[in-house]
Amino acid sequence: MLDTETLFKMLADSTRLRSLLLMQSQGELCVCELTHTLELSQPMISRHLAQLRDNSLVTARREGQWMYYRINTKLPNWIKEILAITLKANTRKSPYKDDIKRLKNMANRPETHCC
Amino acid sequence: MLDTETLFKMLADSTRLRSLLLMQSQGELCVCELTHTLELSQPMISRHLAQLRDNSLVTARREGQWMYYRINTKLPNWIKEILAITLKANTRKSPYKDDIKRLKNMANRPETHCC
DNA sequence: TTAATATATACGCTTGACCATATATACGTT
DNA sequence: AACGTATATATGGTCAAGCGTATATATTAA
Repeated sequence: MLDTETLFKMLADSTRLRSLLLMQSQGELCVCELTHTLELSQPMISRHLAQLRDNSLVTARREGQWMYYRINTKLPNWIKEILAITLKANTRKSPYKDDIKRLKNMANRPETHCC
Repeated sequence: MLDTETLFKMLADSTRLRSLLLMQSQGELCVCELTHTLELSQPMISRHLAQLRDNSLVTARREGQWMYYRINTKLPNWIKEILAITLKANTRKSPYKDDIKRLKNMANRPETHCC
């Protein structure tokens, strides 16, 4: 299971941190939403999500063609607190605030949680 | 000033994390105390402390031959909270609990804050 | 001044992390 | 089956970070 040093290693990369804070604020997201929002290549997003999943920071589920990732709900409380504090302290700062904005403005987001 | 990604990079190395948590729990410490307690070479400790200082996570003061390092009291509150939460969640775990024990058992600690 | 102790830094090496690109796999549609 | 879309992984290259060792600087004492 996730040790403390590894936790911080996961948070220490810009792609992973932006992805995590985006999931922390917006809930479940698919790879194409992250690729569009962070303006990075699809393999880059997938690779970092795989790392987050391997270290149990996020969980994934498939729905049709899409893979949805979310913050692991079974994380220890202190790690959840760190994510919450980090989000709160950064939502109004770049690049995180721009990420949220780009996601919300994204056209053709796969419809989830509905119908 | 310290950005979020850099903060986590600083926490993502075992030597720096152990040093920080030790300072978080025991207050100001000198290089030789950290060298003894973490059982690492003096240049290694100095190098990592320099990084922490360059990124304003710690401050240093000289007292005679000794350089004392402590967590920067001017850190933003959310970063202080993260350090506090991390310490609380890890004080009873290895290697952090062993570090605290070794420091407390250390012989000939330079006398500070007295006389 | 010389020596001893404490700390900082410079140098060269090695390893690991990240990246771009190409390719593989999975699913859905026709 | 063939094709398109979404996602994952493999390959090879580059670069930053960490390490050990040696050396430099600062302070104190003799």
